[in-house]
Amino acid sequence: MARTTTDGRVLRGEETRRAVLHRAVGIASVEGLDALSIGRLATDLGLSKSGVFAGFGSKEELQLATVRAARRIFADAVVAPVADTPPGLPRARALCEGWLGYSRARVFPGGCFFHEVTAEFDARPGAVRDALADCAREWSDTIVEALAEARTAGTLRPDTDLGDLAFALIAVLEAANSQAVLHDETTPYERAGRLLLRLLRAEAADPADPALA
Amino acid sequence: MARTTTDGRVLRGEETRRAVLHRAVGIASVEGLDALSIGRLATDLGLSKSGVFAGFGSKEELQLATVRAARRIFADAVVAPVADTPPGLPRARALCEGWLGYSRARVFPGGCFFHEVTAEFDARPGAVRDALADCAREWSDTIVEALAEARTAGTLRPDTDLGDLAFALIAVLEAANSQAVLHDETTPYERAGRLLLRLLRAEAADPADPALA
DNA sequence: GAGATATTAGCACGACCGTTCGTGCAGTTT
DNA sequence: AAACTGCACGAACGGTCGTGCTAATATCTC
Repeated sequence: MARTTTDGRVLRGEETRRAVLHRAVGIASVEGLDALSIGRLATDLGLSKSGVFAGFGSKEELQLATVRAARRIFADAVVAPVADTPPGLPRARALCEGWLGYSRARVFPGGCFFHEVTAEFDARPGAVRDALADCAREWSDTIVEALAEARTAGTLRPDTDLGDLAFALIAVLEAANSQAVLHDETTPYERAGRLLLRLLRAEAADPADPALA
Repeated sequence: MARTTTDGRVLRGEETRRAVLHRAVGIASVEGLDALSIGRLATDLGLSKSGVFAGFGSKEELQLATVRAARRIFADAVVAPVADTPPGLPRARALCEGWLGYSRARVFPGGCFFHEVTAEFDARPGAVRDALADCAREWSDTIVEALAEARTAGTLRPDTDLGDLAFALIAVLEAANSQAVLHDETTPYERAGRLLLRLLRAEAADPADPALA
């Protein structure tokens, strides 16, 4: 009946699983999920290949676990911090700027994990793609939700197309990450910051809304 | 003196090289440049592994040749057609909408070749990344150039930041491709079409410019 | 024709891949 | 103390990878 007796064995197992996944998200954010090899993870972490394998059961399960781990890291880095920010426009803005900070800080060494990995799998049917599509929808919904709160609060114009606006915001974020990583420069982040505010102001009920100062 | 004597031997070689690259860009646009394997290309095309290998000399050279081939295809599909369109705002718009058509038509089976492959290599130093960075700059410059013509022609506001505007346009294009491929739907293209016009109108000297009808 | 040249094939190599198996060891239960 | 459970190990499996060789086969030059 859900005994939470700290079994030292399974505890140790979870520990190595965590270590493997930590390394895995790092590798995948730079080289992709295909570049994840069980042998490489094993030698990198001083484990045996079969030990790593046993912890996941298959390569695909390792990839899926890596996606889940990345999703957790992303949620902690970007979504969770805005809980303090008031709902509506301020929260929407905080989400976007938090995302830029997340990319800028290289929470994942290769920039946004999902940018790398989604591009890799978006045209390949399978469980990995489905999981990534869910993550993308989840993030998009988070933005739309904040925008919806802003609209019902009257800080966004009532005729605003929330889907279009969220799409535009996400487009700017992803482009900033992509170009910043590719050309190894920070100007894209500055462009993105300006454009973000511009897009929000264009849809704000009051263009001089202090939330968009 | 650049004799173009049609040597049947080298001609035949170029032919198979073309066939290999045609297949290669298709594979790479779906699964990435890392998924290009010489043996796979050989069996797919009914050639010998060493035959394919000999035509390129190394895996990296095959990857670079694949990028060059994709660049050519992209230029033919997107850039070349706008030669008929008058410079300035009409051409900028035509470039963007041509790009959307290129993604929509799946000129590359996995959507935009460069989206897939750039995400794969943007955090990995090397010749492939450099080549891709050049392609990205080239495309960005193409847009900026069209916008610059528009500004000097007076159809864009003189204080328009061309870099920011080009960045926003490209962001919308890439996001449309990315989401359309990932979720297998076409609404992103419609969103992108609307947003494109909106971004251009916001910077147009005359918001009712017939070029943005 | 002969001979030079360029493209392709055949074959072998060492390395790494994901996966399976049998085994040993540490912790839990009885 | 004995029986059981779960993690990690080392060795080995069949495959595929990129990359070298050497031959065979077209095509061009003379």
